[in-house]
Amino acid sequence: MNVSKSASQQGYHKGNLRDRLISTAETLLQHEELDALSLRRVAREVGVAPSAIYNHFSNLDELLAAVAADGYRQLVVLEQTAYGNIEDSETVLRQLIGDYLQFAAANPNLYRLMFSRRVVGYRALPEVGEAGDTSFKLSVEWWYGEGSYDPAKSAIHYPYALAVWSLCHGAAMSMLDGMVTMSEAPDQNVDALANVLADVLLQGARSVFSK
Amino acid sequence: MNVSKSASQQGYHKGNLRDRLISTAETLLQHEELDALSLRRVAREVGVAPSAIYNHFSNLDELLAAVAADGYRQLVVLEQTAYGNIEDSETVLRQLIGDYLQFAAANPNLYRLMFSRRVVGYRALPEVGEAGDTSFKLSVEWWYGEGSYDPAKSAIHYPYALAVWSLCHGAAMSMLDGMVTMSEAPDQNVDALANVLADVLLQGARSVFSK
DNA sequence: AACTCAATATGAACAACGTTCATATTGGCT
DNA sequence: AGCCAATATGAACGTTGTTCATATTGAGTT
Repeated sequence: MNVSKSASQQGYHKGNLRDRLISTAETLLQHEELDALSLRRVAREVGVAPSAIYNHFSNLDELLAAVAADGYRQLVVLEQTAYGNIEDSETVLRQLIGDYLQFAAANPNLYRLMFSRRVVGYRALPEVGEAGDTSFKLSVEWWYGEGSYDPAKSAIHYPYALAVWSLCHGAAMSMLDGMVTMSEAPDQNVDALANVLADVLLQGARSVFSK
Repeated sequence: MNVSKSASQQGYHKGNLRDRLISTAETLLQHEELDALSLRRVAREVGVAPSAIYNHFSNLDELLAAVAADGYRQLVVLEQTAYGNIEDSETVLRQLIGDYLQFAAANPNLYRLMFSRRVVGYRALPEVGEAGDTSFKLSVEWWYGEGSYDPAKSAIHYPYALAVWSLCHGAAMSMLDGMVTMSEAPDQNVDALANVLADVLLQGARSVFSK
């Protein structure tokens, strides 16, 4: 086993196809709807035969899951950066929710893929499904623990984390599908929405709005 | 224009195809995944040529939207029944959330269709998209107004209603996709989840769980 | 009671899709 | 230099949504 061995394991004929498939699929999602992301479309874009994909993924679902997993990783980075700022927990929560919504707004089709049944429901890859929700739950639990994440308290914090994620996900979906009326200045509106959600979580819905 | 005219407008050769298409599609959703609900599959089930559908719907999306609209109506009935009970607003909210989650749990594939991008995003039918979210928002606003629904306050209550719906929708999705660990007795678990969500909304997340 | 015509159903066709398989090509290792 | 596993190809199959020309139906008019 010399050094070149690991390189040969990733050996290929026309560039590292697996990575190129994932990245081009991700690029396509930036400009086209999720429906347009077909196996043949990706193959065409990369300049390879459709059947070549099956040397690296057993399925289209597996390719999509890999793309989604990449999105999960980006989300985890956002979260880690958010609570990397040592401030009061309220500020952290607001930034957490804000970053989450901004990510969804900036990558609508990737976000839809990440939480589509195709990826989440079938759990083709072990990292998918688990990673998708646990990443956010962990960060929330971390915040709730005021900086000290205690796995033992996980069961206690679980429903709270679920509520936080549900609120964010539902709002993100409403946003992406145009249910929320976003007048002008989308970034500003996203932040405003995030703060409303944080208010509800912090103080309860009832006290947030004047009776 | 005599009486039989309206009957002749709904005239058909092999039964009222439009209604039969919608109902069979809805029946199929009770036993099969959303992917399995293809245009040809519905046509096959009804016993009609695929192209016959285009005499009643211009699209597959339009047929799916009609099915979803039927789901919306069921949801509205649930909501109206919930706040038809004149009790304290907290009880109404708990029942509202509980019924919502129970509906999603009882009709997972129909629920997924109702809030799929295919139906919500494209808004093929006017009743779809609008009706889907406004129905729930209205009932929530009604509850918030303590029985007297005031359209003028709609703008004020809007973000609150959005938060409520987001919470329910996100939790429903987590539930359907197996993110929430449902041990045994699903009905009981759904109610427990609904109460947690209501707690969060009523008191704020922070005070709900012991620090 | 026969006729008419719009409404409705049919069947064949097309392009695009995911997937499979036999075949061809590549490039690192002995 | 040559072998062999890894990788890429192209053709094929079944399925999908959609279109179009054609056929059938049945209610309203004569």
